[in-house]
Amino acid sequence: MISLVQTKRLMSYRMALLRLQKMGLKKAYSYVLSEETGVSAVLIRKDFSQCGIKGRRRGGYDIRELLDELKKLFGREKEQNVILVGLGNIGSALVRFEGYRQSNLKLVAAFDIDPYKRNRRYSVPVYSPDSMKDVIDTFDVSVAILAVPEFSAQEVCNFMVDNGIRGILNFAPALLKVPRHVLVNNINIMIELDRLMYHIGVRPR
Amino acid sequence: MISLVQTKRLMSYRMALLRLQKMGLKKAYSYVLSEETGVSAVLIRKDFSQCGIKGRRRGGYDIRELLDELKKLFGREKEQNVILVGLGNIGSALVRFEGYRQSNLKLVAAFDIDPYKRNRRYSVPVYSPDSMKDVIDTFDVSVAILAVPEFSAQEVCNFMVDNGIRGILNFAPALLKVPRHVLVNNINIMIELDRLMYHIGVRPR
DNA sequence: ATACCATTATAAAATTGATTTACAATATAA
DNA sequence: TTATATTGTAAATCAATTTTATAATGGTAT
Repeated sequence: MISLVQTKRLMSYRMALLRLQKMGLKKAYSYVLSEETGVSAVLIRKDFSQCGIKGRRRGGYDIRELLDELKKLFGREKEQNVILVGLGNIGSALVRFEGYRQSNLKLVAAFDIDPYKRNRRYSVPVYSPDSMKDVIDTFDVSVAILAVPEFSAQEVCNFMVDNGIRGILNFAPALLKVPRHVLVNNINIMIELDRLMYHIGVRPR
Repeated sequence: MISLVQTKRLMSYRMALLRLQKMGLKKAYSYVLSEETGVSAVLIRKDFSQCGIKGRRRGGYDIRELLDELKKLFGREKEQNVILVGLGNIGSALVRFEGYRQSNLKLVAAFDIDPYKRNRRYSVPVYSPDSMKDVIDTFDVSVAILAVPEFSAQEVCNFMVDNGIRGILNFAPALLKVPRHVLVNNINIMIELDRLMYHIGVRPR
């Protein structure tokens, strides 16, 4: 079983590998990946080993092979559908975002209570929250991006969970309460800035 | 000395306290905060204790007092200036974002190589990267938000670091290499979605 | 007042997960 | 064939979290 921390590391190995590959390299040694990612070489090998990924003693890891294995682990067979709730600042950036395809994800719909927002033309249809259940059922959606204001975050969250959402990428500045089977991943920009400021402020110059 | 994990927890306590306060409560018991944040009550008390924050035996913690202490810890005396580089999708959402003030931060300038972007009207001036040094010096900026495409991320990063930036909130899908004294905080939306999908997919329904 | 008890404060122990150290195995290059 | 760089893995160490335990204290009920 792979932990949350491990998936984070594995994804960063993947980024590094893609970069090395783009630079024309065919194979990667654990110590090179270590330099690229800041993770110790042993831990990298351990992570790979634990995922059943083999290298060659003295030969390093074959980049294409590695990327294939990581794809097997994290790639999805079928394209998975995702929805977005809230078309404010962040929400409208995310609805215009083009990168979902690359991860075999598809943003199939966005939702907002404001009818004016629903009139604007995006590459994705924008509905009233009333149709959320329909969309979730039709497109078999299990993950949602939440980008509504704080005051409505919990309410919208409950609604989504009731309608079958099991994973939430939460941009709302709110601590969501969810049942055990639902996973929330919080991205709070101000908190990240605050922490950054704190930690550099504290460090000696 | 407070670790990166601890600042994360402390900030989440803060969010919970603000919510409790908004609900009209005056005092908070560690077990209540535990329910709100998912962190164990002992760890919460330990965190507070380590930061010199006192509660009252049998009386719990005074919410206003706590928030004041947290403000002392993380709040900044003077408003700190921040810059934003890259006015793509995410960048233009962040330049319109209104929440900086609340953390005593001020977005003083944005930068983009595209002159067309510089003509658009935002509440913040948009410059060519050529003026970055000037701005950083004039406004004594030490933290930047990076929201440029992957291919230019490292280059822009180096430039910022050379001009005195010590903290980077990085939205570019790139692993940045920085000198020891620079702190990078990565926010990669696709990676977060991928992890979310992976972890809910793996769980038994 | 007094006794009771909920809560903080703190230490110690146990657990978990991450990191480092150490070294054997082995494929590659010379 | 030999030397060596690298993986693979076990063991040791370290750090963070959780659990357990217990003392201190102040609020509440009587």
